Amino acid sequence: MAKREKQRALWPSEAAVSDVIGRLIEFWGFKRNMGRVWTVLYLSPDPLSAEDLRQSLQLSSGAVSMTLSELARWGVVRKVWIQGERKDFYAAEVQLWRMVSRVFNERERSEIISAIDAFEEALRQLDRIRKTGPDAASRARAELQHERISQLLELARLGKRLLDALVSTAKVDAEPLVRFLLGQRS
Amino acid sequence: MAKREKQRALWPSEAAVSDVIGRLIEFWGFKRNMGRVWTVLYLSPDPLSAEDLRQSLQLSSGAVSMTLSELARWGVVRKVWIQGERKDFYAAEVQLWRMVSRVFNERERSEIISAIDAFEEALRQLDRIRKTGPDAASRARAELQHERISQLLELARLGKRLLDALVSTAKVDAEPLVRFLLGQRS
DNA sequence: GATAAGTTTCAAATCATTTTGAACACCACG
DNA sequence: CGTGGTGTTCAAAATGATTTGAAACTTATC
Repeated sequence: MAKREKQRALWPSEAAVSDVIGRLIEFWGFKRNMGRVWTVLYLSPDPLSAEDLRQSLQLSSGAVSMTLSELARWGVVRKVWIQGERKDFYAAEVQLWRMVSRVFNERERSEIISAIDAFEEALRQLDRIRKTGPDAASRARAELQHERISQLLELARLGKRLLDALVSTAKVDAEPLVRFLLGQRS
Repeated sequence: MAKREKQRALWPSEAAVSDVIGRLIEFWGFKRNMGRVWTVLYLSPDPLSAEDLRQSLQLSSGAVSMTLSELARWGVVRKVWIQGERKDFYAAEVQLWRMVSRVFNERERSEIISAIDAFEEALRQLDRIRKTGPDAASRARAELQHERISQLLELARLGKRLLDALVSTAKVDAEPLVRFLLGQRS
């Protein structure tokens, strides 16, 4: 059976979009290649093999493999079985909102939670100093810091709630609700 | 006149909080030291000199200078004049919400806008192919990509609106409104 | 079980970012 | 001016992240 024709070069628009998304995603804290690979898959009418991706994006096989498995871990790309092919094929998650909210959630949650914990711990310590500190100056300082860290804590909690809102929103099904929220002011 | 006593070591709670914020901010795309320096200033009862910061955080003078000017560019730290002192002193912006929304805005806006532009350009290109492409396969491919990129564009615009909402919210004064938005679902 | 296609792993190399520290610039004061 | 304290700059060094490529591994097929 004839090898399926593989797409060697990306269209200019594909290249441009993958690059932009690569940058966006990088700037957002992921690896650029994750964005580029995902985009190529997202724009492909059918699943692609690691080799296809290697060629389209000029990556080493190792890089492709690692990028794909990372993307899979984030649940934004999945393996697809194709009849009669030995290679693995990959397809992008196309439900953008669901994808974004899932990643957002995983990604921020642990950071935010550990920040919240640290703030709470610091507040406890300061509370002790505030009451039983060695001198008035220390106690005043503790007082002020307690106040300020409380603000940080409040902000962090706000962030966490925002996150939670995004996630539950995405579960339900999303966009409409977000639109509604934003609709008020744009 | 006696040199003012300078605080050499941070309290454990200060160190912990600056570290957490440093990590948060780094992970968020800034330099860790920006977070650490800002935090130390934020928790200080009065403005600190570059030298104070150098000592508290064990940085080189160059690093302190660069970090401070970067923070100043983001408008999250400001120079303060102190009577009879030759050094410059620095204080942190303490209005958290305002600060966050300003930075958010500056930071994301250009990225998002350039993404939106790129998507629009790609859509124009694909539209041509869709209509006058060399063969049916290309035209179908263009069709699909047009569709998908439209989704991306929509998402990007949603993001932009969200940003705009945050910013105008912050101008008015903030928290209450955000709370209201979130209140619905947390 | 031998072979070959495909995939993964990982140490080394490359590339990018951040930090250092010494040189320079500035400026207030004598 | 000249001096001393401070601030800034920037090339070089350190650190950190990413990528490579070749070897090891896995699996399907004969």
